[in-house]
Amino acid sequence: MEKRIQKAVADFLAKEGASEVSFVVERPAEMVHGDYTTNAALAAGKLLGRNPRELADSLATSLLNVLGETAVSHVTVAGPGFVNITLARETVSLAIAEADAQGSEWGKGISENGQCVIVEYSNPNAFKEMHVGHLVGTVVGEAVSRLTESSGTTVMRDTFGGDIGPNVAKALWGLRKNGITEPTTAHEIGEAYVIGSNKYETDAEAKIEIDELNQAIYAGTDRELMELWRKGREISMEEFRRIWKLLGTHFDFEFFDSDTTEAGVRIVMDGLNKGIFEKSDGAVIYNGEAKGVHTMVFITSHNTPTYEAKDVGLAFLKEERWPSDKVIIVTGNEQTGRFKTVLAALGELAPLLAAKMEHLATGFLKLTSGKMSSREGNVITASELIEDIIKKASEKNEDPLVAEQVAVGAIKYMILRQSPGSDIIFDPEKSLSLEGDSGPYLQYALVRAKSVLAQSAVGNEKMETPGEVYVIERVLLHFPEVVARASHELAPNLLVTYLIELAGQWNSFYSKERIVGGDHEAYKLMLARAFVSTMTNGLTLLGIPTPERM
RNA sequence: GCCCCGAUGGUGAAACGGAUAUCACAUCAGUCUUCGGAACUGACGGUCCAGGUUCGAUUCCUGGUCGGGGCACCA
Repeated sequence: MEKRIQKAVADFLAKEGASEVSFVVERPAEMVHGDYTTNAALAAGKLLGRNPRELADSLATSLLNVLGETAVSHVTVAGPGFVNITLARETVSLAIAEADAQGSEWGKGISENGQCVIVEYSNPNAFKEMHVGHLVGTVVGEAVSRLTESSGTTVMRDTFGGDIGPNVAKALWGLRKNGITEPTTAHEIGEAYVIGSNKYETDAEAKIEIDELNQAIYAGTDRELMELWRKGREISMEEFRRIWKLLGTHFDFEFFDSDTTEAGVRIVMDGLNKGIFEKSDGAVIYNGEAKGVHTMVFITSHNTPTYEAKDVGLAFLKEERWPSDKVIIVTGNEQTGRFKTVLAALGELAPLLAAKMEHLATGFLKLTSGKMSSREGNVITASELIEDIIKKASEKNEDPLVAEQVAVGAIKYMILRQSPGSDIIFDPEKSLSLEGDSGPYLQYALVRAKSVLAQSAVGNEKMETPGEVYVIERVLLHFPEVVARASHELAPNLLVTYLIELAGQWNSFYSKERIVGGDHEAYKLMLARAFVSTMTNGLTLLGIPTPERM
């Protein structure tokens, strides 16, 4: 319907000689204004130098004629020249019937281009435990991947794990110090990292040993060391994979630092010869001053690559593995500056590769009580948090599977409800809300609707359409537009905002209207099915589980 | 010091230059619990400051205040 209105407005503007005017057809802020509104008359009035109200009047008449009175109940002009369109009962009913009929397809975009996109996120540091901050990138990355897929794009997910470098050396040093030759848990490794990290700061001798260890890992010739490294990495990664699975994420490609160092060094050295990089104090740096980005070291004076060089190598590696049209990289926003430098350098090395890369920065997860630092070891690990919330959800859910679904839903909702770049304040004392503005609220509305459907007698009596249009219907029909926009803007929060409104309207409808055994029962049941499809699809796009019961 | 990002009711968010700034939480007051109360209804309360552009600014521009992040051998 939105598209039909778009076209009708565009046709009208073309006739008026203002075809290049940009305008929007959108949902009005307030429902009393109608189902759709457009600012076309305002925009065109400015360009043509005509009175916007007059233009709006003739646009309104034109729209009513073109769309037809069976489709549109009325078109009005308001304010400085908005044209508001209210859909006819029949059009609304058709949309609801469509939502019901399409089921799990409802809301999906049409595959028009067959694009291929790689989304990179979660980027775990092997040898460290996953802390709550990692949760943000993981959850956002998964939601963005799913939204992108819904628009008909093929998505490959990749994650770039840190398995080499000073932090790894610290963990290995700590393991050796503790006399551990065969680590068995990720926690054990996390503790070793904390020990190594502290000693690195306070103990000069330890610092030298750790630096040497770092070199040795790059060299890879010490068999005993490399064996410990391999085992440690595997144990760490097993833990990450366990949490990813819990969160409904999987990766098509798992890349590691160690896969990219060789290519990274080679490409940067090549760039050095071309004058893209320069030598400074024995290190290879990218001088970004002229481009307005930070100057950064790509290869250290000890000939080891930094993260920046590895990122360059990774860009090539990804292209080699799975050529794509676009690469979305989700990281914390503290990396924004670093990313700009890498992108500037890559822009000179390989302009086509750089052009298709897009950085999506996520906010921090901040604790209300003090800062977290994995160095000091006072982090809340992701698995601890999840366990806590599961415990809380278990108070109302005996089924452990459901408790897990509710807990994951609560955590994901907390993260996804806000725009990706902004920080998330997290109060570990109050923990997570399971009611009101929360994931479980959405899940609960869905469960109740399913429960209603389960109780309805499956009759095929003829459907009578009620004369009045329920508010829930008018919210429901906008779902595909919201999905399209959230997908296009990589903004899962827009979908979250929509779903919380939808759930509220459903609960309101539910409390006011009798469904099973009420008047217009068949129609209301269809509406309930449409709601179930919409909520199920919406939650699935966000990666929030949809329990059957709770 | 330089660079980037942000500032919307007590709290967390929405508003792609448009209407009386939207939603939720919290608080207060109700519903009443006969299709599941993790619910519903109502009240309260807000755009950091000063200019500018515009018919119209939370949105764009300039300056300021406050907060967060980054800035050569960490990731």
